[in-house]
Amino acid sequence: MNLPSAAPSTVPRPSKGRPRGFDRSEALERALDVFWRLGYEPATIAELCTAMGINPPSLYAAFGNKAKLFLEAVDFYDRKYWDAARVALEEEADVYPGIESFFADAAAILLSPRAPCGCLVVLAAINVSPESTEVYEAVRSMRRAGKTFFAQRLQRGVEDGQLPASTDIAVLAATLKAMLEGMSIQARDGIGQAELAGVAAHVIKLLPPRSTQHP
Amino acid sequence: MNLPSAAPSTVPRPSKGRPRGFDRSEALERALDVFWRLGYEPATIAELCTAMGINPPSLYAAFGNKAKLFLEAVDFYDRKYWDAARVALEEEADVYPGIESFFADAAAILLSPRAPCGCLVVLAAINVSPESTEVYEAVRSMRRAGKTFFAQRLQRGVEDGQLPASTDIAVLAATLKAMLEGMSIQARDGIGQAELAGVAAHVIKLLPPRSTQHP
DNA sequence: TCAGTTCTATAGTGGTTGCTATACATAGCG
DNA sequence: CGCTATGTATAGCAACCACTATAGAACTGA
Repeated sequence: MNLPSAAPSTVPRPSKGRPRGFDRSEALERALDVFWRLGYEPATIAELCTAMGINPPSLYAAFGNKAKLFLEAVDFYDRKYWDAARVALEEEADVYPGIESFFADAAAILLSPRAPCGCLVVLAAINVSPESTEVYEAVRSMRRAGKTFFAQRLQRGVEDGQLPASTDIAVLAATLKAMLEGMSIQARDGIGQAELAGVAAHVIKLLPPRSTQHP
Repeated sequence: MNLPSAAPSTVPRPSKGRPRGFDRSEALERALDVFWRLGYEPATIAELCTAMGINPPSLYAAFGNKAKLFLEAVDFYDRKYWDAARVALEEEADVYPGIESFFADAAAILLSPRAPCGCLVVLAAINVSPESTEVYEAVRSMRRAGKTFFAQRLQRGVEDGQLPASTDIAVLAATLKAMLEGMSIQARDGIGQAELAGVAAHVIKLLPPRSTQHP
């Protein structure tokens, strides 16, 4: 749980002046919970401060502003909840069981009992006012990165001779990403764990039949 | 384009006092555009009024409040953009081509050039503040109705001997709905028309192999 | 013409938002 | 102890929100 700080500072304690009276990482996780539950704009500074156990000036001194706090929380969420599943998909040599277990993992992550469910990247900043465009763009680029991640893994599957060379990688990656994002909405809308796992199990059918060619 | 009014009033003109100075249906469509573009909460009364060409008192006299205006706009959207696709799926006797062309229709609807894309029911009120709970519940129940619609059509497919009797209808309906909702997010994020059509074409693979039994 | 009724426009209401000015507290360093 | 630097707490800023009170305008029916 000893994660590297996102701040560009080198050491944890330059130490001069009054030291900070709260744990920055812990406060960030509390903020994450609020954003997860409410979304970016509905989460107010007052509610964030209450959950973080601090006052507005401390929040602004430590995180800059609401948008930066949110982006840092999203980044933290993405790494904490999704890194393991991504690594597993990278390390699994066969793309078929790789995708299969990635979506099984996703079903479990999306119904994590910590929050009211669904992926923060997908749900927290879908409909925001025009003055929060930068936040919207940021989460959208994270979603695009997810699609690219699928595409790269599928490409490797083709190169390894598992997927047929005729596979339309861009479309298939978009299909998988759409499925993952739709599962977020199902999770938010209160689907049961067994049912979501069943949905995830359907995903493997979207892949083309295994290639009979060798690489 | 002569749609029945959602209001419980019987005739178009009870006529007494000063007549309304704007077309109610036209104003509703203008409001729909704003909600579609911005979402429920980011859309302000001022912006809605500008688009509708009226002032706040007229808006409140004609539609009640912001929440009622939104729900009426969503209802209008759902009927205008989705009724035809639903009817086609009902009337197609074979569930396989029925689902296939429903999703092809959906891909076209979701990239309708009218708005910045995606389904209003899915995207406009995903992350709202706690005081808009009734609006969130309303769109969520519309989403659930969409899932139920899929389930009923699949059930008929089983009864007609097209789908195998072993089909898990609840899970398959949830899978199709997740796909449809994920396509909304892809549309919002700027996917191309051909690519989204390709995604839609993948959906048919989610159905089990056609049953060989007769009804 | 003159009520009676309904819609419209101006101008605001109280409440909430993200954010901060000011004053004070707590640290290292001489 | 000062002196400087940084964090914290209170209180409040201007801007914006959904919504409405008031007054006047436009119609019907007599």
